[in-house]
Amino acid sequence: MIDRYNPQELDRKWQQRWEKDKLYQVSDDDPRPKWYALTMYPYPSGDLHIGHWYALAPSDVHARFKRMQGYNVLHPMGFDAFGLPAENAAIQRGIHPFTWTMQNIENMRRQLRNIGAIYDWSREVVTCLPEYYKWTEWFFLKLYEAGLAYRGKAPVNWCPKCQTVLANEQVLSSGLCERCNTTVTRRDLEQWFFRITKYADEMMNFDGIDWPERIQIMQRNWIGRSEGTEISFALDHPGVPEKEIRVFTTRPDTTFGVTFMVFAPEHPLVAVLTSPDKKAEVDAYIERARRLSEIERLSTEKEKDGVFIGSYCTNRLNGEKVPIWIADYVLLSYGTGAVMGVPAHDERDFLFVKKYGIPIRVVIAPPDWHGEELEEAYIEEGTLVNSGQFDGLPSKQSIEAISDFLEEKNWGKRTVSYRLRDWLISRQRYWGAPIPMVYCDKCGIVPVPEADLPVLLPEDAEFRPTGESPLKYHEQFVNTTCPRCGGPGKRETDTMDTFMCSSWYFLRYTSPDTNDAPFDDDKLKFWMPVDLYTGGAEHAVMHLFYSRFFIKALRDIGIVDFDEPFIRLFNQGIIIAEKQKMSKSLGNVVTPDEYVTELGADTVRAYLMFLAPWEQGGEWNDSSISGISRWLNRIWQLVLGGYRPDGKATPSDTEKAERELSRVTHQTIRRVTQDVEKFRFNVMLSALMEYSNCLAKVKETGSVSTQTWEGSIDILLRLLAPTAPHLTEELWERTGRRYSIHNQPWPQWDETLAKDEEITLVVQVNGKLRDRITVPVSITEDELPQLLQEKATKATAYLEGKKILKQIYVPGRLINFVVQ
RNA sequence: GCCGAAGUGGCGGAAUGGCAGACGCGGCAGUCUCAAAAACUGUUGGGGGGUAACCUCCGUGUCGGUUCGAGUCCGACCUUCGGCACCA
Repeated sequence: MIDRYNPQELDRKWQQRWEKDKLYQVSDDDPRPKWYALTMYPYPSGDLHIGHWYALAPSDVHARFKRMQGYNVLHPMGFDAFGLPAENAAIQRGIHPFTWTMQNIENMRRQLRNIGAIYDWSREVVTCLPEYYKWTEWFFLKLYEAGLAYRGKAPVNWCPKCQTVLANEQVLSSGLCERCNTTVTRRDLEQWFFRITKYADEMMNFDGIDWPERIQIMQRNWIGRSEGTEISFALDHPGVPEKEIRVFTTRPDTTFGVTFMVFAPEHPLVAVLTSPDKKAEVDAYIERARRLSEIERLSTEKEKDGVFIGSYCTNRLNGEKVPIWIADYVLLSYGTGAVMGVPAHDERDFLFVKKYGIPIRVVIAPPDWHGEELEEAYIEEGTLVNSGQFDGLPSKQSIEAISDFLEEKNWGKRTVSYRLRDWLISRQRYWGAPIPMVYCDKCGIVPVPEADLPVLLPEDAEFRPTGESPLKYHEQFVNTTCPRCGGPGKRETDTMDTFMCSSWYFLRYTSPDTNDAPFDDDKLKFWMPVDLYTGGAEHAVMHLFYSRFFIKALRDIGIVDFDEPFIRLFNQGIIIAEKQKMSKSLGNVVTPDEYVTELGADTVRAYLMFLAPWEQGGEWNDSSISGISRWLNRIWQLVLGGYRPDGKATPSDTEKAERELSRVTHQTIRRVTQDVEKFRFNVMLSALMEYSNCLAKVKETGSVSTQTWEGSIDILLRLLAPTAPHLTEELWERTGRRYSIHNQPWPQWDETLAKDEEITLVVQVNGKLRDRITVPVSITEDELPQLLQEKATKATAYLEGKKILKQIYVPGRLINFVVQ
């Protein structure tokens, strides 16, 4: 009697053995081709939940598969350790962010080991350690030197009661502060930006990288490139030096239809252009706009409102006076922060003027239009009217004609506008990499010299429930000497966005112990770029976008010599529980620990892969995991239960059975290989289940020789090894095979042996299934009528007395008769 | 609201424009057992008909279209999910 499959014991046994043997330690000089398999490193929130497993286990399966295919695989792990939750813990529970973070990391390392992945822990990266963030600061200096970092004003969420900056996450959907329920407003602060917009055009291009189409679309939309014309409207206002207002439009053909001008409420000219009688109303409107989020402001659902500020500008094309309004649907951050209002030909402008009775002037005539009032904005093409010398031109041509005219007169310029804004990296917080800059009254803004890096976070900062960044009140930190003149200076107290840390962590994995540089050049050249990057699609436009920018900037600075960080990208879906996303507040977080203890890591790994397509994600369901557990137990029995061939079988029976088994085996190798390559883990496991079911039948009948049986078991174990590394290692050992199964080559299939001999041909009449016949694969269309007469009696009954108009034959699949 | 996805049995899901429901869960029936659990075997989309082998109609969110043929392609709509620049 064989002993039971005991996963707890096996998990421990093999994890210890692999670690002792350094089985998965990665070497930099290995003749085999390299494969850099990266998975997004986790934030150390404290507990590894099933969602982490869902991101990590299937990636590990793919990495193990590449390893068996003969690649030198780098599959590293680390922690994205700076961020808001650590600081919240400090404020709420009085625990230092460093302590909180490192304790969490300690715990998560232990939990991560339970996965049984091939992580080489000697390469671990932790972004909050000085040996890491020193280089985050260094990269900031490099970007600064390259002219890619600059200071500018940007609004932050501000709670007037807490006197603190809030993350969007900390603002409730009602617009109130999550801590004290005060209405959050927006406040402008001087902050650091990276010139990501400089790379906007290059980042539209995804040639040479294999990324999901939907992520490419999202990034292109995020960049939002649009070609148009910047048009100057004349401004003549006493005491205002600006003599023009520029607006960006993609529809210069509608310029004669301008009946108002709209500024973003935050526009700097609003203060000086507002007439005294409008001031109170305008100020109130600005105050209200400051309380709205951008999403609310841009919602087409929201009623368009605004305020006339009492001033005018002039449309140079027709010399008309145009009233200037402010409205919150215009954003300062896009274009010039001002737009021309053309109600007749823009939906938003149309809704706006309906409310305020501003005139609507049609300048693009819809087909069959005879001067009647429009029911809604006409945004299509048409013929120009009311447009002076451009009347009668088709709108498409007039875009060019009017742009040419404006350029000749110097009243405008063709230009490209982007929705993309520069990357704001300043955070008014403690727990992040310090921005290595000093402010000196004499020398201005001075970078900290490289030799003085890292600028360390002071350990004794105070975390008060209110107030701004603890760094701001830490005198020893703030007060310093100017690196240039040696006089008194003040340190920058903002820290960097954590997306900065995650924009280069994958470079550090290639040589994590390098002290005198962020990485070793040779090792970087050896491993980069990342061959496969996996992680959640929620990073589509932020982390994944910033990392691309970062690499392009480093390339231009001369630090790296490639254009893109990640060659292939794959996004897994998310795991939900009880129909909802897992979250602490909902109390539906599934922890893997108990399942791992009871059923083993292999079962949890396999179940996560089996429950849904990886790309899609799905619901964790307690009752379904038993199916996987049972299956792995059956594999245990199948392999260890012994095999006895049927002594009474004739040689020809055996030969036939072996040919059949060989075909299934090679078909299975093909299916499993192709499925893993495409991350179709759920169907891969179906294929393996079918194969083990098939082997169970073979075992029952004893229809093949012992040698063939053993050959099949060999294949089964290898195909299952990446998914169930512990179980297969044990079975491999128990059946007398050489350690380790994880150093075995991946099986290859033979197309000839995988080929079916017979197929089922479907017979349809008028597209409806009427019969199926079994035919040899070699069948030709000429042989069909004969075969149909003999075998497809059901279908031929439907053809009785009917005239066949057409027949469609799809070799290997079906024949369809179109009758009558 | 804008951008991006997804909707198939009781459930998770499978299906290069060509047999809808592979594989698994659950259910039902059986074997084993004093009994139960576990395990194993069989069966299982819905309606109608037949003693039975089986026959037949319906069926992939809704409505329309393309096609010899649509879960798959196109259009409109409905619902759910991800992102929207300070959660990472």
